Amino acid sequence: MGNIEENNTEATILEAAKRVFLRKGLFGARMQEIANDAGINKALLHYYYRSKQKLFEAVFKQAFGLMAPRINNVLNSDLELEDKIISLTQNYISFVIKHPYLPSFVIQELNSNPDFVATLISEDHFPNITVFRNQVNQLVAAEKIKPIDPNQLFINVISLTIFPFIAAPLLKGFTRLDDKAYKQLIEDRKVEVSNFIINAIKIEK
Amino acid sequence: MGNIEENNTEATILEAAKRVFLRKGLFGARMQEIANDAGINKALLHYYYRSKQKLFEAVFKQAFGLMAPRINNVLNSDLELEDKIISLTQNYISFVIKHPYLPSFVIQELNSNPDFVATLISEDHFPNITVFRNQVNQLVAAEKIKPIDPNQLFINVISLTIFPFIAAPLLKGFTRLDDKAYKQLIEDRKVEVSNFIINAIKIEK
DNA sequence: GTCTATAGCCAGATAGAC
DNA sequence: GTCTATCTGGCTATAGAC
Repeated sequence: MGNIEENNTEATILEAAKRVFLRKGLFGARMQEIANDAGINKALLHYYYRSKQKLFEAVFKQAFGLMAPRINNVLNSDLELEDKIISLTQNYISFVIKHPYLPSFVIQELNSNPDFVATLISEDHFPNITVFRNQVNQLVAAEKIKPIDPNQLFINVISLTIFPFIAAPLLKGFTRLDDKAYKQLIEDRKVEVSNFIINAIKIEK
Repeated sequence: MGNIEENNTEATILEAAKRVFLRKGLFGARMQEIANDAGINKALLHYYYRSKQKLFEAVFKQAFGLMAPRINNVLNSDLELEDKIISLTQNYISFVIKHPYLPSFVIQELNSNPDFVATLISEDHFPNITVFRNQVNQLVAAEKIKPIDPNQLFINVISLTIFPFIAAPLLKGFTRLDDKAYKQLIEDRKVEVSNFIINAIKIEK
């Protein structure tokens, strides 16, 4: 017990494929590399997943399934707006620290295949911002927060949360921070980002 | 006059390569497609640029050269912080509207080749945030703006500016906006983003 | 289910005529 | 400088033994 080693080839392949596809993308990845990483034979990849494309789709689906519901749950919770923003940013940054390649993988793939978004929308757990939108509009109408378009606010939240992971090498260059210092900066963003957003919209008494 | 048609094969190739690489990436792009797009023979690509890799590097260098100095000039101007933020966001969003594929191209490439950033830093026009950093620190010390780490503020500015372009398909999905409405939302960000940032840091009287 | 060996294809690169 | 034709290597995918 304790060492629940999944001795399932199919799952082993998927894990290896995730590691390789996330770093190299669909075209950059090599089936041989995935096989090596999984410690199994290349032919088995096709035995279980038929083609590279299908294997990739399995990886993408799982990756997206990890990211999206996490946003959706918070968006539709009954938290007040301020707590919702704190929860979104803190939880999401913590999550992405553990899976740093996920966002750019998902975003890259959607860029080269934009029509796929339509398929995703129709599935469960695809983030729905209706509740969030109403919440923001009500607070604006009641003059509890500064006027802002809910879509813009939502995009700001997501941008501030995710972009520092996607553009890490570039931002490390701009700030001249080494890996360790940048990691600390990201860590700090767990609280910095929500503070920043709340400062931007709250009305001072 | 007026129709300065560059009848230069080398430049024609670079333009075509830019169009294809920006949309497909290094591995997704096909030399044949670039040749077709340029209206010339595939062998000529190799005649002028030796290899796909070298052609790609030429494209990347030009793309990065378009983006980076634009940030750097504003960062090192003698504008006050507030105007600097307005200038950065407005000008940059306007610029990227005209070149929507540039940011994700540059960022994707740097992700798959992070060590390349070191080379870029040593070149001219690579953004240097020293002036910006001092400016922020002084204003914080003088209690003219709320306390914030200059690196965090800089990253916030860049995130809010660039991310909506990189993640356009995803964000269109989240907000359920069609192309036209999303375009308008981006247009609005020319003023929305700087307002948001300035609200976040300014001290109310 | 797992392996070895290989088919088949496609894309980058080059040779050589003009 | 520009073209056609072709080579070469590498990669996905499969056939077939165990």
